[in-house]
Amino acid sequence: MAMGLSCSDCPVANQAACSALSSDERGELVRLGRHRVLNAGETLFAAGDDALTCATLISGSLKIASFDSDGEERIVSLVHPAGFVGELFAPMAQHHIVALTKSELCVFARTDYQAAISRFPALAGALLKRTADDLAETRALIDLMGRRSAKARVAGLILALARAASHSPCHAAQFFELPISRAEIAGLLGLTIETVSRQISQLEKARLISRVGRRGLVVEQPASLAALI
Amino acid sequence: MAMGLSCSDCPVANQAACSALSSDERGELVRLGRHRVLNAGETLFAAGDDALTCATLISGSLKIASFDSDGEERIVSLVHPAGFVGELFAPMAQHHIVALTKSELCVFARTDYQAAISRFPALAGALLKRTADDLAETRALIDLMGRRSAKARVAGLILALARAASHSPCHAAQFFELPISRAEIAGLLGLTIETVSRQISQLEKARLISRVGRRGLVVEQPASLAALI
DNA sequence: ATCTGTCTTTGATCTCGATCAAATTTGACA
DNA sequence: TGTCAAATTTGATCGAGATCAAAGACAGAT
Repeated sequence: MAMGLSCSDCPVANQAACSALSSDERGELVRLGRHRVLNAGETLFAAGDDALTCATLISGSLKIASFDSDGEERIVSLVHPAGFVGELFAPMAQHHIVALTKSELCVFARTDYQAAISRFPALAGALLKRTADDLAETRALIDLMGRRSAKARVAGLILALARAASHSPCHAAQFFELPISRAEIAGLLGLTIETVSRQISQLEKARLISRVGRRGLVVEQPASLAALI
Repeated sequence: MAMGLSCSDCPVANQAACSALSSDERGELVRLGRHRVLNAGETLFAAGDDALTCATLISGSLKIASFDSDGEERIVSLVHPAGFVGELFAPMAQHHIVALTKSELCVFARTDYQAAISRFPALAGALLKRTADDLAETRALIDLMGRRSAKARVAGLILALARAASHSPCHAAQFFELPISRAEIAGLLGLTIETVSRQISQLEKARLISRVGRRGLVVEQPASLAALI
């Protein structure tokens, strides 16, 4: 047990890329990593930084984002536990990695992780699957952003977030907490805060959803919501 | 030399994922694949199809796209030679794969390719790099689509396509041919054909670009174009 | 060369979402 | 519970892009 890092009580030990390793191999890998906690709003690394580290998310959630010339935040992805962040191949980070909530990570030096990939073929395969899944999710976001109407985009995102919250890929959670603010929803969808707020209000007026506090949401009519997309 | 498939004269033998293999290993892989030619507009496979095959693009270009409920085509990615298409993990294809120009592919049964990945660690690593690159490119497209103004999106896409055409990542080609129609540009950017056309006309009027025929384009002022993004 | 169908450009109008502005709600902390 | 700053909602107006419509340009076939 090096540096206080242990896999035995890791909540994502069976889902993260490292779960493809034998316990011996994992033991070797864990000796290279270190545990790190980020508070909400803290940055793991910023766009333009040398790509020196990568990490597996253990708990909490992250956003992968950049800022365009006029200062608007553009979010390209949300990261959930067992997700992997960091550039293994590009020389520098393309995006900021910021914690949305208090988050635990398993951080590695990029060179160490690359070496581990070469040494442990199963790790390469697991990371390939994870990256392919990320790619599919990112393409789904493009599908969403390409929709012309603000209503379709917001409805689609609500369903996607509900699905993510329920941890079951098919059925949307009845009630769930939005992991992101209105500003972040706007940044994800290419809309303004005001438009997002209005669309949510209209969806509530139409009884497709209900609001519970600032972040809580109940999906009342998933089918009608899906029909808007 | 099985089924007329040979790597010795393959134009992407040094860039595709299979280039990471030794010639012996590649010999084994090539025996599993078959050569296929698609004419412009032909479909390799469609969204919803069982994910039974995958392929490396040898020459030509492909689009990865879907159609939303109102029949609009949404393009999530363009594929260039040495690119890889097909779902290795998901049970079914999420998108249509369509040839933009006459294209040559090296097609594999998904199960064969999966087996090859397990057998040849270097292939997993190479495919991981390729997938990570695809992910970065897809995120760049999200950055582009998130821009509010149509002018910024069109300018950004022109620069990206010019860069892709020149095969050098940094300098944009002076002259190049757009690989896609106005309708496809609109589908990529979430705009209408008319808006795309108007933006291109305005960029020409402002002397930032010139048009040569229907598809030809000269980037006259790359810096000014980049400043619009 | 001419025809023909498709792709592209251009024009006129209208709508949805951005912008500017202000009121209201929420939840953290005293 | 009361206070306060920040997040969210709501309102009014404006403009960029969608939509409807038609003209023009290009490539392939005859």
